[in-house]
Amino acid sequence: MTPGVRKAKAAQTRAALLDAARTLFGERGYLNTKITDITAAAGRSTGSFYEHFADKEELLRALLGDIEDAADERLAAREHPREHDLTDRAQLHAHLEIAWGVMRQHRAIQVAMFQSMVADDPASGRAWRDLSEQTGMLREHLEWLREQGRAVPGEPELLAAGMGAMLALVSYALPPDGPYTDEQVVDAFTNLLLKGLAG
Amino acid sequence: MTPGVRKAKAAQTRAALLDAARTLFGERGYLNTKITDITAAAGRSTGSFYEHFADKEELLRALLGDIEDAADERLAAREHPREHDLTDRAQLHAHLEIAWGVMRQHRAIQVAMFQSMVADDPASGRAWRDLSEQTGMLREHLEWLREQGRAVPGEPELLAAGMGAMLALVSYALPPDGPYTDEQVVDAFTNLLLKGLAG
DNA sequence: GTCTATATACCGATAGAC
DNA sequence: GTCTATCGGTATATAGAC
Repeated sequence: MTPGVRKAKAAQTRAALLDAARTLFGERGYLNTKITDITAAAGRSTGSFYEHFADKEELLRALLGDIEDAADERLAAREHPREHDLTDRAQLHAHLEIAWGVMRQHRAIQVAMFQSMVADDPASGRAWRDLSEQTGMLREHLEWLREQGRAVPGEPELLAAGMGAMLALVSYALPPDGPYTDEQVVDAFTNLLLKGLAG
Repeated sequence: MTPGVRKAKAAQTRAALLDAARTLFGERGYLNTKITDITAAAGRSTGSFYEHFADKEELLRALLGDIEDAADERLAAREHPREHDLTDRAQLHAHLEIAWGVMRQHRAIQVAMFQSMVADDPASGRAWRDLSEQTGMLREHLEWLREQGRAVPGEPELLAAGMGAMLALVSYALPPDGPYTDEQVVDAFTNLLLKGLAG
C-alpha cells in the first residue's frame, strides 16, 4: 500500500467518525453519546478514535467547521457590512431567517454545541462569551444604528445577546417535527422584535 | 432519644444536604456536582443521602419548591388575572422584573434546572415542555389580548416561549458580577419587546 | 492506522454494623 | 438515622500486536 492510499483510508475513517457523531448527536444529544457509541456506529474500534481526535470536544470543534462554512456561504451570497438597518423589516427578517435556517439545517451540531456550552462550569463564563461572540454581527449593526444617531433600546451587546438567546434556546427546545413551521417562527420573531408587543 | 428528637435530627440532615447542594450548584453547577460532593460539604456520609432523596434529581425537585414559593409570593402580592395588557409599558416591565428578579435571586437553582433540562435527551421533548409551561402566564396574557381583538405578532405560545428563552438563557449565561445591572437588563428587554427595534 | 485487550478512574447505589 | 465499607457498572484513555 502506498502512503497516499493509507492517508486516504485515514481520511475515510475520520470522515466516518464525524458522520457517525453527527447522526448520534442529533438522535441522543452530545452528552449522552459516548465515544464508544461513535466508533461502533462508524464501524471502527475504540482505539482508532484517538488517532484522529484527542477527545469528544475536539471532534465537536471539527464538526463546528461545517456549520460555520454554511453560515459564511449564506452570508457571502450577499455582502454583510456593518451598515445594515435592523429596523427595516426586510433586513431584520433576512437576518433571522438565515440564523434560524442554519441552526435548523445543522440541528445536530447546534444541539451538541448547546449541550457542550451548558455542561461547562457556569463560573467559567463560557456561556456568556459564546453568546456574545455568536451575536457579534447583530451587535455591530446595532452599534452602527446608534452611531447614526438612531435610538437603540439598550446596550447593543445585551440586546444582541437577548435576540440570539431567544433563537438558540427555542431552536434547541423545539422538536424538528414540532407544531410550528420555520416560517411561522421567523415571522413571529421578526414581528416581535421589529415592532414589539406595542407595535 | 425520643422519636421527636430523632425526627428533628433527620430534618436537620435533610436541610444540611439541601443547603450544601444549593451552594455547590451555584459554584460548580448541577452536572459537575457529585452526590459525594454534597454529602461531604454537608458533613454527612454518602449513605445518609439516600435516606432523604432517591437521587440528585429528586433533591433538585425539592429545591425547586423554594423558587416556586418565591415566585408565588411575589405574584400573590398583586393579583395576576389573565387580563394583563403586556402592551402597557408598566405591566410588561413588572412582569419582566419579577421573572428576572426571581431567576437572579435563586441563581443556583436556576442554573441547576437549566443544566438538568439541557442534559436530558433532546428527543424527549422536555425542553420545549418546560419552556412552554414556564411561560404559560405570558401566553395567557397574549391570548387574552387576541380575544380582545388586538393584533398579536404571532402564535402566543411561540412568542411567550421566545421571551422566556431570552430571559432564561441570558440569565444563565450572564455572570452574577457581570457588566450589566439588573435594571439595565430589564429596561433593555422591556424596550426591545414593547416597541421592538423599530419603535 | 487499526485492531483487541486492558488499565485506570470514578461514581452511583447498597449492605450491614451501630 | 447515620455511619463505614464495598460492590457493580461504566467511560476514558492507553499498550502492544498486526
